[in-house]
Amino acid sequence: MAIFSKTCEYAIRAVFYIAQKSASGMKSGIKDIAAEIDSPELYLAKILQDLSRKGLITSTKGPNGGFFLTSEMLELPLIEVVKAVDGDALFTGCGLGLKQCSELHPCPLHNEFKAIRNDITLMLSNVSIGGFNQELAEGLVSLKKSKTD
Amino acid sequence: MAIFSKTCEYAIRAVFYIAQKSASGMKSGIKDIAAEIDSPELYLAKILQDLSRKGLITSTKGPNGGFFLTSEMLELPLIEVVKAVDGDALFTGCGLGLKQCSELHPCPLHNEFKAIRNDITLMLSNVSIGGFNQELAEGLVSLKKSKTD
DNA sequence: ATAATAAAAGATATTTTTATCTTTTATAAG
DNA sequence: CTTATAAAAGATAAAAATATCTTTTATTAT
Ligand code: FES
Ligand code: FES
Repeated sequence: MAIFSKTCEYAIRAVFYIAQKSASGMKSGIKDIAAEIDSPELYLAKILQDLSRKGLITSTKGPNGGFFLTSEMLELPLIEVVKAVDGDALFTGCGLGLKQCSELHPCPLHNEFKAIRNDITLMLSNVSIGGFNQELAEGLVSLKKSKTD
Repeated sequence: MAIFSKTCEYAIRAVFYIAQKSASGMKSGIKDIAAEIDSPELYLAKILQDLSRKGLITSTKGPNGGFFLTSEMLELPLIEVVKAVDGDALFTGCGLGLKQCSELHPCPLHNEFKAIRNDITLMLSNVSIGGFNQELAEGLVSLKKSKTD
């Protein structure tokens, strides 16, 4: 098990890609995005539709259309994307699956999980959707699933 | 998405339960365990069979039989259970789902994920399967999914 | 030996997640 | 206003995770 669902991994890689394009005023078509982040095109379309409905990304139809981010959206913390896709179990739920995480009736690992959840929450709150545009543009980091080396 | 699969949550709760019983020399029947940790009995049986094959727990058949842990098993770090059930994607995989986590071709969140993965690994390596027996015996912590309050 | 007990194993079923296919709607350009 | 483009929406399909059912094997006590 990975930390995020596959759906969420695609979503994050996609918004990072769209963000970088948006920074230079470009819109991204679903075909292009899917190819650049190595994701199934039609499935990614569904994911982006969902993010669009939730207001985390936006799009226009028709020629010269595509997905893009407003400058406000570029400033949103990445945790918004994760919450939109995977919900907030990762941030508030009990690590051992108890119905609710509770100080009164904690699981054995409650304190340990609390610390880790806190770290994850902080990290995802402190990086913004557009925060990696520079590194992406410079090719210092990658969004492609399959390695080329 | 939670941090562990449901299967893994059941596995951890079960080994904690068996551990506490084992500490006082008792074996635990699958029926008893399932009831005490609120898990589907027959599914949990499969999970425990798997842990048994992998040598993390042991059992005897027949009357007075059941699952139990040797003193060596009680000392094993909990991470062994997680690895046996969920694999090690959580500890070594790329958080954004790239084929492999790599320093040379990192994803944008590589450093951030590395720190968090490290925290999780450390935490699960530093708690032992039998490490909560006292707190469990005293009723300070709970393994029951559904709250009674 | 026989019967009762309890886990192991194998087969099947259900649910959720992931992925694809098809049709519709909105937009822009000619 | 017609055509091309591209996302939105709805329906379906495939795969994986979760859960259950049935039969078998090992052990213990009588
Ligand atoms: S009760 Fe389990 S993490 Fe809080
Ligand atoms: S490359 Fe993504 S976590 Fe290392």
